[in-house]
Parts: sequence; C-alpha cells; structure tokens
Amino acid sequence: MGTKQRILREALRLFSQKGYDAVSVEQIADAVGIKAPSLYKHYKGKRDIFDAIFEETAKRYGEFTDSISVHMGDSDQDLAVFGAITADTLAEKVRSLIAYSLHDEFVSQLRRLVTIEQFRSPELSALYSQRYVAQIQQYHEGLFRRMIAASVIRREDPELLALMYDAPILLLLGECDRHPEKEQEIMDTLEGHVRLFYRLFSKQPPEE
Amino acid sequence: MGTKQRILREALRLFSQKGYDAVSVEQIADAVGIKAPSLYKHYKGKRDIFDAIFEETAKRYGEFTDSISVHMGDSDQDLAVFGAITADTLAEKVRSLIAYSLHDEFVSQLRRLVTIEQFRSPELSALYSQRYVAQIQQYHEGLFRRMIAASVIRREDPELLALMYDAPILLLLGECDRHPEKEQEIMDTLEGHVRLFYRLFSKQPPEE
DNA sequence: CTTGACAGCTAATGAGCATTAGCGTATAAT
DNA sequence: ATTATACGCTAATGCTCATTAGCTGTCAAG
Repeated sequence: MGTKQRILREALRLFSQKGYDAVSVEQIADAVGIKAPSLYKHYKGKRDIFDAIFEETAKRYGEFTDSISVHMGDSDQDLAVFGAITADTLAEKVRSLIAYSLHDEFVSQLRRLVTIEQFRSPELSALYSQRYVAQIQQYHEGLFRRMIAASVIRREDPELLALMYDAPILLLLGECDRHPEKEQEIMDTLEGHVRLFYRLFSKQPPEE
Repeated sequence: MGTKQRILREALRLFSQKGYDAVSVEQIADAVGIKAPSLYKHYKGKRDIFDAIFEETAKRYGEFTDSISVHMGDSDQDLAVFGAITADTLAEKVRSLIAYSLHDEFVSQLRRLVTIEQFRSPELSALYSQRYVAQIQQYHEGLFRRMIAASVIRREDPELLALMYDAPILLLLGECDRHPEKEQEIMDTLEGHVRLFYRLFSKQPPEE
C-alpha cells in the first residue's frame, strides 16, 4: 500500500480514537513510519488529511450502499420476494449488517469519527444525519412499505415502522462501540428486538 | 453568580460546541470576562475545570432523576395509577421530558459534551451509557412492567419494550441537537411514535 | 550520462498553548 | 489600624504544534 493511503489509514485510526484536535501531525507520521514534514509531500496540511478521509470514504460508502439496495429495484418488484420475508430473514440481515459495521475497521472507525466530530460543522452534522439516520431509515421504510403491500405485516406508517425498527439497532451499535466486550450480550438483545418487532407487526394475530 | 460558577458555565458552553481540545483557557477566560491566568485562582488547571463540570452536573442530574422517579415507589404501588395510563399520558410525558432536555441550557450542553467526548476514556463511555441509555431504559422497563401487571399493555419482555420505546426518542433527540431548526417536525414524529407504540401494545386488539 | 521529479530527511520558524511568578487592590477579620 | 485573604492583573516561561526551507538519495525518461 502506498504511503498516501497509509497516511489516511493511520490518521483515521487516530482521529477516531482521540478526535481531530488531540492528534498531532507527528503522531500520524510516527504511526506511518516517516517524519512529520514528509507528510507534506502527500497532503497540503492536517486539515487536508481530514478532508481526504471523507472523500475517500464517500466512494467506499457509495459502493457499499449500492450493494445493499441493489436488491430493491425501482418500485414494484415481485411481491413474492417480500412476501417471503420472515423473522429469520430479518434477524440474519441485521446480524450480518451489524457484524460488518462493527468489524470492518474502516467503517467502524469512520462512524466513531463522525460521531465525535458531528457538532464541528454543519456539513458534519448533515453527514451524520444523512449517513447514519436518514439513509438507513429510508431503506427500511421502503422495505416495510413493500412488506405491507405484500401483506406480510400490518398497515402502519412505514416511516414510523422504520424508526421503531432502526433506532434500537443504532442505539445498540453505539453500545458496542463504547463497550466492545459486551458485543455478544448486545447481539442477543438485538435479535430479541428484531423478533419482537416481527411478531408485533406480522399479520398473524399474536396469541394471548 | 460567582466567578467560579461562571467559569463552569462558559467552559461547558464552549466545550460542548467545539470539544475539550479545541477550546483554549484564554477563550474560556474571555467569555467570563477575565484574563486567562486569573482562572487559576479558581481551578488548578484546564483539566480541573473539565472535571468540575461533571462533579457539578452529577449533583444536578441526581436531583433531576430523583424528581422523576419519585412517582414510582418501591414495588407495587396502587395498580390503578398505571392502569390509568393512556397514549395521551405517555405523549405528554415524553413531550415535556424532551422539551426540558432540549431547552435547558445545562442539560443540553452536557449531553452534547458527553456525546463528543464519549470515546476519550472508559469513564466517559460508561457515563454516556449509564446516563443516556441504561438509566432511561431502566425507568421505562419498570414503567412497562407495571403497566403489564395492570393489564394496560400486552405481556412482552419489558426490557425489549423499553428499548423499542426509548431508542427512537433518543435518536430524535440527537437529530434535534444536530438540526435545531427541525425541532417542530421532529416533535411531531415523536408523538406519532409514542402513539403507534401505545396502539401496538395496548390490550385493545387493533382494528384491521 | 544527464535531468528532473519524487519522497524522504534535518533544521528552523513562528504561533499558540497551559501554566507560573509576582504584583496591586479591595474587602473582611483581628 | 493592621493584617490576611481573595481575586484581579501583566509579564514571562517553556512546551508543543503545524508548517516551511532546503538538502539528499533514488530512479525512470530523455
């Protein structure tokens, strides 16, 4: 891997741990294995490195979201696909998504970075809301809309459904970021949440 | 208000906006209206100011949570109290709680500060999880447990109920912190969430 | 072989930072 | 009246930081 990439990698790692201001250019250089002034052969300055992280990840993130939403075409795909969604389907989907979000170094560090820098600028506030709230919610809103159309779940406002489904997932993800040692326990809670959600909204009336 | 208190106030305001490292002692002093070295007549150093913020708020926060949970006595209070809880009761409770959390300067700034400093130390991680996740959840877990006992809502795992109820509230609170101009819209969503939640779990079977 | 871009280095610069030393003044206690 | 304490100030110290200047070696293109 080229030096320019390694700088980005180490900078992101450090920024996500301590925050932008608490990391010095020298620390980044040390981590890369060069001297601080050499960084300036690759980037115009500290701020430039910070910005480059986001340009870089915008690409990656685009690819990632594309790969997810490829399954949900334009508007009315085969309803059978959504009709076949079960609690197991959902649970497995969430499990793999969270596992990826937690264990992919890049994704995980970036989320922490945006979290702690979210009030630094309107751009970062918007990025947080866009990437970690709105986008996920819109995805599930669409999913639930189709599940309603396919008569798998009850007819309720899909936006509120998505909120009720997503928010606990995001909250638990945050808990994992703060306390990685509790991951197993949190994943169990997560699975319980998904199954409760499905049971609540599935058309089969719940037995009393 | 004494200088010592004003220092804390201004320091919290600045820290919550820019983060600990981005705020200089001189900036705090300027905001208070004194020169930087004069701060040291009141606090041993910058770090000491930071710590004092948390000592101060631990007190305030204790009083606050006491004032809330005073209504929920030891174990089995009069079931009628919980039997009488309606969607309106819940919506009003949430609305006032959120309004307070958003508009009380101290509470609001502290939440932002803990949010952006949550990965700085294990203590701050624990504080965040404790204060902004666990405590709220435990409160509602207890509430729902009693509502189940009072046959207001269906029998489900109270922990998962609390998660499903709280997480959207906390997520929307975060949205308000990032985008205060959207507060009205967010409050409407919030009310929708609470009412959906109640409708879902209330014993009256939902009409199809 | 020469040239020039590339990517590292050391040394230096200048700004900003937290903090300390030491002084003056006002107010409250003796 | 004297003294001590509290609290403000200016000046200075020493450290860290981001950044620049300028040197050196490498290596591919001409």
